[in-house]
Amino acid sequence: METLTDLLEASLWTKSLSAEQLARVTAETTVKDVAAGAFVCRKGDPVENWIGIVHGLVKMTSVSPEGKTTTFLGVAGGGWFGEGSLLKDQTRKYDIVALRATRLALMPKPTFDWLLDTDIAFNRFLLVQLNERLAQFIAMVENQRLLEPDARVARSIAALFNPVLYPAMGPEVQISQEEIGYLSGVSRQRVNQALHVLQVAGLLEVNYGGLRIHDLEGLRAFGTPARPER
DNA sequence: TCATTAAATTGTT
DNA sequence: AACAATTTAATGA
Repeated sequence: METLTDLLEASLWTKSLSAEQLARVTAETTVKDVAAGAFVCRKGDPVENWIGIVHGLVKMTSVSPEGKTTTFLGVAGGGWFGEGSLLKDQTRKYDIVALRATRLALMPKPTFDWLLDTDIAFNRFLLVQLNERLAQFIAMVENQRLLEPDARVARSIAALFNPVLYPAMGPEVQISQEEIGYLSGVSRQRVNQALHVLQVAGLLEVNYGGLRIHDLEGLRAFGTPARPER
C-alpha cells in the first residue's frame, strides 16, 4: 500500500461510512513517513492522533530505568493503534519505534471522537479490535509460560499476521531475527534455531532480513499436540 | 556497470 | 557474549 486512500480502503471500519464521512476522514488525516529506527512517539507524549500503518512495521516497546528494552507487540501494515490512550485521554504509555521505513496515517483526536460519536459501526470495529488485542495479550502470557522456545517464536510471528488487526499484510515481513527475539522473548541465537526448525517443517521460508509465511495456521498451532479423535 | 567498502544481519560456538 | 561469514547498500570510478 502506498497512499492514505489505500489504507482506508483496506480498513474494515471505513466500509460503513458515507461518502461525506469518508471525505472528512480523508481530508483531516495526514500522512507521515518515518525512517527505520526512528521514534514514532515516546512514552509520556500527549496523545493527539489515532495512528494507522500504510506500510512498514512498528513496535511498541518499553525501556526500564536501567536501559533494558522489552517489545510488547509489532503493528503491521493495515493496522491502527493508540485508541486505548485516546479513549482514556492519557499520555502515551509506551514508546513506538519504526522497525523499517514506515508510512503512517495520523487521524487527529477530534476526528476520532467525531467518528466515535456518530458512527455505530466504528464503535463496533473498536470493540472487535480491542477484544482481538486482549486475546493476543492473554495468549502471549500463556505462550511465554507454557511453551518451549520454538513454539513461542512461531506464535509471535503468527501474531504479526493477524488478519483482524492487520488486514493488509502480505505473505512476507521484513524483520530481523534480533527483533523477532525481542517480540517473542527469546535470544537472537535461539530465534535463529527456531526459524530453521519452522522452515524445515514447511511453515515459513527464512530470507535475509525477513520471512515469508507458507502456513499461517501451522504456525499458530505449532507446539500444540493434535487432539486425538474420539 | 562494476569494484570497493561499510554496515547490517545471520550462523555458529 | 563473541566471532566469522554472508548479504545488502552506498560510493565512486
